[in-house]
Amino acid sequence: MTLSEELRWRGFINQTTLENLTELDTKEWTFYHGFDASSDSQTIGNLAAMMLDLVFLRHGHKAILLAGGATSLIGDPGGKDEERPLQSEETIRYNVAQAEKQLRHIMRGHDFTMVNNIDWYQSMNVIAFLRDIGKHFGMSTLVQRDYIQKRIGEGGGGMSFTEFSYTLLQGYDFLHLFNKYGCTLQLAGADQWGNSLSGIELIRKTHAQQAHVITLPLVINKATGKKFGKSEAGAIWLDEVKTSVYKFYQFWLNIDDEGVIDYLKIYTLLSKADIDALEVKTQAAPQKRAAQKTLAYEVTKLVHSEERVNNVMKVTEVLFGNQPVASLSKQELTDLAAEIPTTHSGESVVKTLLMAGLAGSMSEAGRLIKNGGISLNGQKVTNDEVINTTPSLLKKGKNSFCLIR
RNA sequence: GCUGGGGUAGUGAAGCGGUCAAACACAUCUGACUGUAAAUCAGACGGCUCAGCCUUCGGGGGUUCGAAUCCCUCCCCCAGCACCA
Repeated sequence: MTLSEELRWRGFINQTTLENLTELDTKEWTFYHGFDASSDSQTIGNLAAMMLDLVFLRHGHKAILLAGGATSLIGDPGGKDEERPLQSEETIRYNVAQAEKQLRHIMRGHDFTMVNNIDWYQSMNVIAFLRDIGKHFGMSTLVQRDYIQKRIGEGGGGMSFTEFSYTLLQGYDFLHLFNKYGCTLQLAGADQWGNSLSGIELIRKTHAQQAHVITLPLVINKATGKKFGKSEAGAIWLDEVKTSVYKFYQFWLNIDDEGVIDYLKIYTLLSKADIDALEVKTQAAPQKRAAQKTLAYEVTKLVHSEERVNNVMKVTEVLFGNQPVASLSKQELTDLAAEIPTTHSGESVVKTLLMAGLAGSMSEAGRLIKNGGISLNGQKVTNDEVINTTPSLLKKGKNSFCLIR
């Protein structure tokens, strides 16, 4: 499959300045893709963007990945209703390091260039910025941009000059990379379309050359119609400290049938033949969840590691399958303890629920028992007994657990 | 600064002197049905030493046998006006 065909099939194209996508198939491109570092970890929303880069890399194109140290210090006004508070340099430096670490991990096995735009902004003075960059931007076109209109128009939240200038910085990033690396293509999220155009315009005005952009669509959860990757508990992070490997795996395993094939296309590098086969299987026997299992395995392997997925899968067997906790080895118990809350024996069920955070108060714990929502090693708990056997598995509902060892 | 309207449990929102731990909706949790799904139905949803008691209705003070409900005061939000520009 050619790159252009693959991009279309995987659903990676939202908007592009390329007249014909097949231009991607006939020559080698150097592209850049910027990642926001306003948070200390990337999310699975950003992961979709990384997958797009991986597809390009696999087709032999050259990647420049940019962790936006400078741009994150300014703050992207796009899609925000209000001015955001500035973050300290120290925080951003840490976030950039995190972003770079995660990008390197996801792209492991591929060659690419990692850059940080603070490197070229740090030494730039304000006069140079205004004269060399600012001069190329007309106020009337800037002011017409939707996100700016929304903010400075009637009922808008207002906007500082700082955020207003953001698009110039991003525009210059592209120009800089064009000059230094011959980069002529930007890949970006759908919300970055306007900013990317700034770069293209800047390159055209300064070098009379045509650069291009491809934006990927925002991944939408078809079942809820909302942005994908936000669970009730918040975003799904790539950092295992923020979203444990177990929770991460579970998130993918619980994807609804409607969306699972789309997500396989975006979040795994499986071939069309493999994904088509899974689609058939899922339609024939949805309760087996073959597609979900593959998705969960592949994504967790990519973002964490093969060893960690296998681990988590074994844990899953104990929690949801029929394997008793007692059947686990010492090492496996330690792994399990890392994924779910763990307490010691000799306490009552109510107290244990409280310690494990499965109930917020004793009243709630008591209620759960009365409702039949608690089971110990597969047996429904009917009154508040003391737990003495170790290891034991205390279960609240179907999805919450506590290990007693 | 003035005038008017507000601040009630996770959210929205009733209540306007006792029957208020506070209607209702949503969110959440549990159970049933299932596929660790969705939908649907049922229950729960401040705390505790749990047929009882304790702490809550922006903060503090007061009136009253009794206050989320009345009065005083302070803080905060919204709308309009004024001041400023």
